[in-house]
Parts: sequence; structure tokens; C-alpha cells
Amino acid sequence: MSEYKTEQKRLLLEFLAKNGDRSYTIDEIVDGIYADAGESSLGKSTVYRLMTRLVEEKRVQRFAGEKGRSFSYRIIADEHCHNHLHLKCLGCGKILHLDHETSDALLEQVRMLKGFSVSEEQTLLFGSCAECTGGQKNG
Amino acid sequence: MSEYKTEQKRLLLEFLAKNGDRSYTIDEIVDGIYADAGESSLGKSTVYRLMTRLVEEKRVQRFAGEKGRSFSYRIIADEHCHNHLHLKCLGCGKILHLDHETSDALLEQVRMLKGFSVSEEQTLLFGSCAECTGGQKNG
DNA sequence: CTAGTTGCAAAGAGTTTGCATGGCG
DNA sequence: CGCCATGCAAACTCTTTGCAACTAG
Repeated sequence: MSEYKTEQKRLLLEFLAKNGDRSYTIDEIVDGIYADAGESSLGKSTVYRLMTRLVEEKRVQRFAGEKGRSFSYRIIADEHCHNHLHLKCLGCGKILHLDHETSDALLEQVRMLKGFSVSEEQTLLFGSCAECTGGQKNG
Repeated sequence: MSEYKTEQKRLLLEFLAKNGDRSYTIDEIVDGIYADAGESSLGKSTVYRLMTRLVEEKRVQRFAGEKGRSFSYRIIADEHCHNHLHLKCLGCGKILHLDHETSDALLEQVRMLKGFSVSEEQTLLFGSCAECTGGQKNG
């Protein structure tokens, strides 16, 4: 039950911690770690396995890729991440956190109006962040 | 601009129109049409192709499957469907429409607070509908 | 008749799994 | 030494594509 005991898992968690502001696909993770650590890095199937476990442990969130294929993953920085909505920018890929109060207020309205209970864990709002909306030079 | 009319396309649109209250995977569509029309029905690749086109034409909405694999599709009943959020029940699969006003009000708050512009077309809220929440004996 | 459509099967893309090797306790 | 993690490659699932036959107009 001890924490990570392998170099691979350590590298993976390190990468995720360092890149918690947006989500990454498995390939991006593998490439990213390779870029950082070089070495023999880790096998893709190991990353798949580790991520699957981390998702089960609720330490990582998995998103269905909007574009089409492949999932992307993001570390859940603190436990409060379970209790609010996230906003994913389609421009830069960044993930913003909507504070719990606001998040809850919005969803409460939906509940009142439609009797529908939104799952904060499973819901991800897509759109465009302030930077990408405002300073958009359209590249 | 004429619409090429084939029996397959007609069957597909008929099925989608009849089942606009929730989304279906390709397999479910093929099976559903087979159940309805029996006959030789249509090939899966034809359904893929037709759906791809319908999505391009904005007559159908494609969702990334939450569970993991496969996409699901839903007909866009009227043009207003472009301008509001949808709620997908993870219990029964039903899709509810959040009226434009409410939808807009919610997203305006997000814009004010975070400067984030939510894309209504790309965002789908997951959760549990009134029936599934109320009658839920919690399995 | 001509162009667009269909359906099969093969190719692709992403993910999961079996199995032998290797490392940590 | 035993058990779990790793890595490779094969297996799988879902989706797309090539191609020949077919059909609507």
C-alpha cells in the first residue's frame, strides 16, 4: 500500500504535477516525459496502466477527447477538485477551475429548473479562455 | 442542393427523428433500425458515413462516449438546439434541453467570473435526470 | 447513362491484455 | 524469495477507407 516505488511511476506523477494546468493524451505524456527525462523513459502500456489506476484512485481525471479519438488526462491537484466544474479551453488546452460556490450555484439552478442533478466529476465545460478569446490573433 | 434519397438514408433519419430524446451509438442505431425495419437494413459503414455527413450539416450532434469507447449521436430537432446546453442523464441516456435563457444566464456568469466563454455546442452536462434521481434506489 | 451511394472487407488508430523479465522489500 | 510493475507485442474495439456493384434521377 506504499506510494510509488518505481522510477516510472515517479516520473509520471512528477510530469502530471508539473503540468496540472491542462490535460494530456497518453502520447503527449510519454513524449513529455521523454523530453524531460530522456533516458529509456517508460513504455506506453505502462502509462496506460498507471493512468487507469490513478483514475480509479481519483487522483487523475480522464476526459473524452473532443476532437475525436484518444482520451486526455489531468491530475487532480487537491481533493476539492472533486467538487467543482472545470473549464477546458479549446484554444490552448488549459483547464480552469470554477470555484465550488459558483459551480454549485449554477448547478442548483439546473436542478431546480429541470430536476436534473449534474455530475461535477463527469462534466467538463468546453470553450475559450480569456486569453484565447481576447488576445486571439487566430493562429 | 438536392437530397439524394436512398432507402437507407430514409430509414436512418426516420429512426433518429423517432428517437430524438436520447443519443445512440452506431451499433444501437444499426440494431434499432434492424429491429424496426428488419429487412436487410443497412451496413454499419453506411451509417458511419451518413452520420458523419449529418454532423457536418449540423443536423446531428456527436458526443464523445463518457463510458469509454464509441461515440453517440443525436438528431438536432430544431435549429435552436445550437443555442443551448444539453443535459445527458447517465442513468437512462435521455437528453434534456436547457432553455436558451437559462443556458445563457449560466454561461454569462462563468464569463464574468473567469472570462471564459463556454461553447454551448461542444458542452454537454452529465448527470442524473429527475426520474433517475428520484426513483433511484441507489444500486 | 452518370454520379452519388452502398456494403464488404481491409486498413487505421487508440486502448487493453498476456506473458516473461526485472526490481523492491 | 515472492510479488508486483514493466515492456513488448499481439489482441481488441471502434472508425475510416478502397473498391466494385448498384440505384436514383
